[in-house]
Amino acid sequence: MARQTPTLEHVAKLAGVSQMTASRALNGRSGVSRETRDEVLRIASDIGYVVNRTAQKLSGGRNGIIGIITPTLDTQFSSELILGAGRAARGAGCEILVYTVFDEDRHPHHDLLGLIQQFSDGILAILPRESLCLEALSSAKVPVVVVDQRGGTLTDFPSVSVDNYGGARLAVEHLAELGHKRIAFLAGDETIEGVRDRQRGYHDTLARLGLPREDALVAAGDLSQMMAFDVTFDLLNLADPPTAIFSANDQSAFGVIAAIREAGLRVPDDISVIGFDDIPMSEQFHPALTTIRQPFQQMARSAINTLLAQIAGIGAASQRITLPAELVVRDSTGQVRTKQGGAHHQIVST
Amino acid sequence: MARQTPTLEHVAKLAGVSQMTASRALNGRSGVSRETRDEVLRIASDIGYVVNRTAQKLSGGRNGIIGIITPTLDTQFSSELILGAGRAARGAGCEILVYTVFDEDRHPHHDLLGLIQQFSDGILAILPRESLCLEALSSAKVPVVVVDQRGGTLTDFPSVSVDNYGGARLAVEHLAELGHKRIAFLAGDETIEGVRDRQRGYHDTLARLGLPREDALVAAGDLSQMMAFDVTFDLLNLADPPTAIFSANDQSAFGVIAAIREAGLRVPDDISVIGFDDIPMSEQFHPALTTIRQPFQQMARSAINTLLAQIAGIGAASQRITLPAELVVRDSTGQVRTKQGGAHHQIVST
DNA sequence: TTGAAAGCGCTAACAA
DNA sequence: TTGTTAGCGCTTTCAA
Repeated sequence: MARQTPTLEHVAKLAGVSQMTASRALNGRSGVSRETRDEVLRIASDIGYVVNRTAQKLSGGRNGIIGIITPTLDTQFSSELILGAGRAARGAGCEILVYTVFDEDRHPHHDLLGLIQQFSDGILAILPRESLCLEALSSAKVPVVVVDQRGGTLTDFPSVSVDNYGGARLAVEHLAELGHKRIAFLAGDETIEGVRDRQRGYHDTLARLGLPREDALVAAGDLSQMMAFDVTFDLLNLADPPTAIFSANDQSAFGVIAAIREAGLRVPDDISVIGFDDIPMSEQFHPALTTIRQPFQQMARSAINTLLAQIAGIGAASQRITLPAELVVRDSTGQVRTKQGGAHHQIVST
Repeated sequence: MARQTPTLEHVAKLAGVSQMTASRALNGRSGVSRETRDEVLRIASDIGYVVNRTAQKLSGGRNGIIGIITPTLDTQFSSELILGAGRAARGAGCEILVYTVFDEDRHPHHDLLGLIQQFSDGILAILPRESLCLEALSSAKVPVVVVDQRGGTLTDFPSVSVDNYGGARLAVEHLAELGHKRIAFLAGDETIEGVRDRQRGYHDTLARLGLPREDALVAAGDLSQMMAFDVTFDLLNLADPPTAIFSANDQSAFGVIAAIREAGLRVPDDISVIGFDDIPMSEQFHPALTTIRQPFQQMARSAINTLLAQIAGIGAASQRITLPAELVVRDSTGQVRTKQGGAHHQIVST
C-alpha cells in the first residue's frame, strides 16, 4: 500500500491545508473548524498516517508515551503492575514502553535516564528496592512517579504504594482470630522498604494482641520460594513450633507449604500459612493460598493518573498515596488445632 | 551539574571541531584522527553527554535500539526470553525497549508497528500464537525476527525456535526407558504452533516405540495450572490410568502434580510427571520437576544476533533456526511401579 | 581527515 | 480559524 510512510506533509497537502492545521486537527486541539478537522482525519485514516512520535518528541511536544522502568520482568509483582499501567495508560490514550534495569547493571544510570526521557513524556519507576536509580532519576527532565517505595529521604517524587504495615496487621489478626498464638514470620529482603513495613506490622500487632514475640519465630528469607523452603524447617524444628506462619510474600509461602508437607504435616490442618501479594498463582495453588492482596491494578492506575497529572502540569509536587491492602481468605489457613484434639491426618510411610 | 542537557553541539564546540567530526568520533566511525577522537570522547564524558536517540533515529540513522514485541509479560516464557535478549543486546551495545501487545487489543496493529519502527533499528517479535501481528509486521520498514514461531505460510521473517518435536520425543523416550507404557499427554493451546509440534512428537514417538496411543490418554489443557489441575482427574479416573503424564508445559505440570496429590497419590512413586520449558520455578518445585529445557538464553541470543545481522544488512533473508531441546531429569519421574510391587506410600485420613 | 549544508517529521511561537 | 517561520539534535550527503 503505502510505498512510503505517510507524513504530516502528505496529509496536509491532500487536505489542502497547512501542516500546522493538520497537526492541530490530528491532535484534537482547538482552533480548527469542524469540517477541516473531519476532512483531515478522514484523509489521515485513508492513507494510513501514523504520527511519528520520535519527531513529535524532538520538536518539543508531548508524544503520549510513558516510560516504565522496572528492575525485573520475571516477578509477578512487576508484570502485574505493568499490565495495570498499560491498561490505565491506554485508557488515557497513551502508550507505554518498558525498560528493564538489570540488577547486574553497571549501567551508567545517567544514560538510561537520558534514553527514557528522550522517548517519553514521563516515567513510572517500579522500584521496590532502594536502588541507585532514584539518584539518577532525581535529575530527570520529565515527571517521575515511583511505585512501591516512598523513598522518604531520597527524593520528593510522588509515590504510590500499598499499606504494607496495615496489611501485615490484617494477616496477624486473621491468624489470631483463628486461635493461633504462636505465629511465625518469614522475613524477606531487608533492603525493600515495603517488606520491612510488613515485619513492623507483624511485630506491633503481636505486641498489641499480647501474643508471644520471639526471635526464634522470625526466619530470614529472601522472598524466594527456595530459600523459604529451606528455612521453614528451622521453624518446624523448634521445641515449641509455630501453629501459623506469615510469609512476607506469596512466592515464599509456596516454599513454606512445600516444606511443611515435606515434613509430613498438612496445611492448614497442622499449620496455617498466609502470604502477601495475591499473585495469580496463589489462587491456583493447592491449597489455595490465604493472603494479603496488593491492589496492583489500582496502584498502577493511581500511579498513571498521578503521572499524567504531573505531565499536564497539574497535581501536587510530592504526594504519597498509600492504598489499603485486603485480606483474602482461602484454604491455607484454618482454626488452630488443640494439641489433644481428636483425629489427625498422618502420613504412613514405609 | 548540567543545567541544560548537553548536545552534540556543545561537545563539538568545546572540542573545537565540527558537529560532524564529533558525531563520527562518538560513534566510533572511521575518518577521525586518534587524537581528535580521544579529545571528543573525553569532553563528552566530562560534560555528561548522552546521545539523543530520538534525533538519531529521526535523522535517518541507527539508534542502537531494539524493540521487542511480546503478547504477555506475565509468563516465565516471555520474561526469560526478554531477559536473554536484553543481555545479548547490551552485549552488542544495544538497548532494548519492550512493547506489550495485549491480546485484548483492538489495537490498530498498524499503529503499533509504526510506533515501534520509529523508535528502533529492528524488531524482535515474541509470538507463540499465530497472531494478527505477523500480518502487520509484514509491512515493517525495519528488520524483524520472530521467536517461537516459524510462521510458515504467513511470512518470510527469519525465526528462532526450539525443537519442540524433538523435545517431545526426548520426554517420551525418557518415560519409556523408565518402563512406562501408558503415557498420557496433557495438551496445550492448539493455536500455538510449538505446542502442536510437541503433541506430534508425543504421538509419533509413542508409535515408534509401539506404545499405546489412545484418545483417552490425551487431555485438553490450555497451558494453565488451573486447567491442568482439573483435567488431570479425568486421566486418573480412567479404568486403566496412565503411569506417567507428559505435560505440554511446566506450568501445567504443577497443576498435574497438585491434582495427583489431591487424589492421594504420590509423584513419582505412583505417577511420573514430566514438563516442558524448564522455567526457574521447576527447579524449586517439590518434587523438582523433570522437564524438557528450552534454551531461552540461547534462543534470545540467536535471535538478537540474527536481527543485528539483518540490521547491518548482512544475513540471509529468511533463515529458520531451530535449537535443540534438552532433557533435564529431576525428581518428578521415576521407574514405573509394578502393580503388585511392595510397599506403597499412602495417606490415612480419618 | 575534516567541514558545511540540508533535512528527517513534527510542533512551538508568532503572525495574519 | 489558518498559515508562516524556525528549530528540536542528529546524520546524511557532498565538498574541501
